[in-house]
Amino acid sequence: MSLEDDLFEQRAARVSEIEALGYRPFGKRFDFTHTVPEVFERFGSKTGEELEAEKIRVRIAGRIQTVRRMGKAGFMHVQQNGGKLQFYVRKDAVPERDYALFGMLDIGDIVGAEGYLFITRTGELSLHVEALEFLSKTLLAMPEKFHGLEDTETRYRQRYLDLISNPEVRDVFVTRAKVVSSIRRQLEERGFIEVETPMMQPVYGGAAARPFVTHHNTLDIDLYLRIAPELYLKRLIVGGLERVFEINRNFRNEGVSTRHNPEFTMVEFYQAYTDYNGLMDLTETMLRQIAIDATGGTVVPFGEHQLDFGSVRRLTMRDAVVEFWEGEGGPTPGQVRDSAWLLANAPKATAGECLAHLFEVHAEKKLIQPTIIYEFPVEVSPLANNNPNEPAMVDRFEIFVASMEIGNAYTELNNPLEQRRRFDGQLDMQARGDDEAHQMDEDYLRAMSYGMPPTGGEGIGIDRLVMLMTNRTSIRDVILFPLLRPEAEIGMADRLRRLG
RNA sequence: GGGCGCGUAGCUCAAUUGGCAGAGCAACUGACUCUUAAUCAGUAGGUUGUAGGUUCGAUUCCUACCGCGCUCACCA
Repeated sequence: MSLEDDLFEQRAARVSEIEALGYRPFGKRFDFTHTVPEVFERFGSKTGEELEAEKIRVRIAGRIQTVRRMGKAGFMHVQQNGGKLQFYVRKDAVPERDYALFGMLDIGDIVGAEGYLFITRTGELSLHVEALEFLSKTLLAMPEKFHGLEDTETRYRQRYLDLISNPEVRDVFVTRAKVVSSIRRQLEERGFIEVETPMMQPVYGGAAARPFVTHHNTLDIDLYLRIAPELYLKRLIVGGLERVFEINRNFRNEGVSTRHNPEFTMVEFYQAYTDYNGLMDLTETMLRQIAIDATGGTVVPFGEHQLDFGSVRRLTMRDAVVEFWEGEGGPTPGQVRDSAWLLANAPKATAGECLAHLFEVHAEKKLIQPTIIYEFPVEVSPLANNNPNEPAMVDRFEIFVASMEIGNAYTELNNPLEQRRRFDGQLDMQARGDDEAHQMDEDYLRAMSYGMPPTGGEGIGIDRLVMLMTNRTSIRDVILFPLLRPEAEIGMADRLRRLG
């Protein structure tokens, strides 16, 4: 028998022992008076004398992190809600039955206790337990207390263990929640309403990506998991919902990396009667506020850098290529406007694609501080409006931070005649073998033909933004359950079956 | 998909040119009424990712496969 099975059976046997003492081994309702962090907020600054005089009674529940037993007394640390509180249990202060229970507790068990707060000789605010309640049993051994759980595979597969074992992981996801709620609140304050549009779509669009395909049985149709909500949100703009946003998953059937997960979260928002300049201002304000809401300030550490969300630089894609050109033969501002020069200096079919390619190769990795890059070529922007002064360019910008693209925005194309031409252009690209080219969307053309107001629209990648706010270099560290290949057989059901 | 790396006890890690698989934590038994990575004494725990191969002998060398990580390509 392996050690793990041995341990498993020992603990299963302990379930009966706990039951024999008169406790329910899988617990019951426990009305606590404070969370552990609340205990420290409210009473953390009191002195030992004050606590002795006031005898503050509390009821606390949580998971046992460490136990130190010394014969007729002992300590344990109990973690709950991101904090940990020390419990002091002594034989002469609790019912006999509770002390017997204390003797058979395992690290990882969940308990509740009632008692009063005091400060130990070593100065730690603790709970002097007067009654102990058993709330749930762990049958499996917890990760080691000192190093925690380090194995990345186990951390991602069993995120619950990661969360129990590594407090900073909890902080990452708390920060993630702050980022999302900051975005939601800021948009709502400006009159945006949150909507939900189809994630299963008969025609996919709104981005250049390969989709996942699924099937609906009774309708007998293939559907695509959406690669972006864009086309539906703009239909809502046509319908008069003039400020809408959606925060949810997109699915792209592409490789995984430290910056890509097949499902990822975006916020997309659309505002009628503005344009990409309006969105630049809004983006700057929002990013700044997100940093404050998530981290407490506008300067955020990221690796060796200090990212300053207090100011956002703006420059055109052409200027970026000129400024950041690597190596010899850097172009002049005139050359990056010259189709012949572009076509001669990048391996793409059109001048616009060449410019975008040169930008990606030379400039992107150098954009560490928050930077808005604007004026994009029309060839890589099938849904954005042409610049009135230069039809080869569109009124579009992207936000880069720490070499990552985290946002994309433009003045929406609202001319159905031009949109038809763009779709046809995409079909041509498809015919030439580009499997990420945009599909024709007839209903979208129809919606636009009813008249869509001038509109600005933007999408921000939440996962990447959270990476920046939490100083994580892998997207898997900010997604609770990142996609992994299925695990080999676990055998848990069989093990439990053997116990009855 | 390509390249590089990793996989040893529940967890964190060792193991000498290829020569008896080990430690700490967790667990078990005992001692201990202010400890905090509690301490002290003792006990138990292994299909070295899987399958082959080389060898007297493989955790170690070789091949394939599985899983994970990093990276390049692609994308956001």
